[in-house]
Amino acid sequence: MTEAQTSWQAVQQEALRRIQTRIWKPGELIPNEVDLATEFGCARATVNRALRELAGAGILDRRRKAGTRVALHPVRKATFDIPVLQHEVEARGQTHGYALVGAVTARAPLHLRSRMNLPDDAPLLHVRALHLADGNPYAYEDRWINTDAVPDILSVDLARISANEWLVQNAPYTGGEMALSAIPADEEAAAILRSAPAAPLFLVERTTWNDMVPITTVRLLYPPGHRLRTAL
Amino acid sequence: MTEAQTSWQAVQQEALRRIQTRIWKPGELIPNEVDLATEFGCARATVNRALRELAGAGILDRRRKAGTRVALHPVRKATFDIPVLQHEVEARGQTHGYALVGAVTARAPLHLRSRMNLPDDAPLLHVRALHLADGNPYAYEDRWINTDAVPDILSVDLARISANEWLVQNAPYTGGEMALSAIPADEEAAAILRSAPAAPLFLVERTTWNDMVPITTVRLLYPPGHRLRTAL
DNA sequence: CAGTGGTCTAGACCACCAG
DNA sequence: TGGTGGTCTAGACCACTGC
Repeated sequence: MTEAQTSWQAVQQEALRRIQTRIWKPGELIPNEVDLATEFGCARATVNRALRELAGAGILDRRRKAGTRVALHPVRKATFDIPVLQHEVEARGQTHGYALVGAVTARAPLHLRSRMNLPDDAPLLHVRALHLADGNPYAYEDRWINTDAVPDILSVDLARISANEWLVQNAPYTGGEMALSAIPADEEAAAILRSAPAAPLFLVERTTWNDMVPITTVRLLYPPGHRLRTAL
Repeated sequence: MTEAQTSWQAVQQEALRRIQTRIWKPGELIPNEVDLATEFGCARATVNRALRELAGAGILDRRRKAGTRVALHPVRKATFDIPVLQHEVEARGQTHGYALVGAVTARAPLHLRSRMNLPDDAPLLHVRALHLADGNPYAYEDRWINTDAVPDILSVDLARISANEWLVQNAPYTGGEMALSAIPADEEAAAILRSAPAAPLFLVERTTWNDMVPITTVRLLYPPGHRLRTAL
């Protein structure tokens, strides 16, 4: 037996090859798991794992009884990491700097109450801070934190540790939403980020919940030129 | 036996609960698979599948012999779908429109040759098109296609089918990269997208390869107000 | 109803690597 | 070098769903 036992990666790669070379065409039914297991000389579970992952990636469309088809519209997905800003900067080989602009408790503005689904009188902590890379503005963080959900944040020295970093390590969340867009710099942002007024800023908005309890919502503003990259 | 057999989802959920409630703290070693299997009354494979997925999601850190730890810096990931523009528009409940602006063969500009790693004389098809949603500009597609890689594109009536759609269905790729940013509208883009000059546009750049052979690189420009959303 | 994928099990062997 | 996760197997039962 010079042959190693067939691995699920091998099955997956072969399946991908057949899809890419159009041996298995889009929309077409492929053999069932039992047949493939026979063909590859492995257990059905091995085939199952290989194909399950492809289905998860949107390459295949699997349904009981109906069988497995090559996806007609391979919904490709792009994945972006959401690192702590400090690590994001350091990963670029730059030195991270941080300056607290302000941290005050305040009642939530209306648009936040609706976005975060908060009662009228919910106490929020409003934190604004500037992150630097090699001394240059890297991102402006404008964040609202539900202090009912994470009361410990009130005893944190936000001049030393960014809310971003503290929350990541101390406030787990079960769900959230994120939106990316481009907006013109307003006066405040332009001044802080040292960009031209109305310059195009890259905006990341993120809101997170823990078990339906809103934790925080943040607007991260990046100066012109910032690019968010990923591999496909 | 009123008890159903333990599912991997149940194990995963319980593991998540222990992480979120800090029963298992960041950086801490959790019990090994055999012990957990015993505790949950299931097979080790079931525990393995539950934890393997959490490790893939960056929640856990697993190493042979060293055991499994709760990740210190849970690298959260955001995934965005990359649908065909037509479907993206229709998913918003709007009618998709399409207008070809131009399709010409041309030699690649220098910055493209380096980005796509092409020889000097590579023939490229340069396609520009406007996508509409309910008659309003939705996205401006500025694309270069390597006709050596997908010669069939030359016989496609790009006035009827967008390059975007045709490529998705006819040009599989094995890899690529993507970058998101905000840029000011230049004159051409402002005119086509009917936006103010220098207005902040949302830019999606995407380049794909098939087995190291560059397929296409595209710049998608979205008018002000466009938001790319996802759930976390 | 019957065929297909989804999952669980018990056992086994292996690859890796911290101690 | 022993403990841990990674994987494969053969078999089984189940859930879903097209026919």
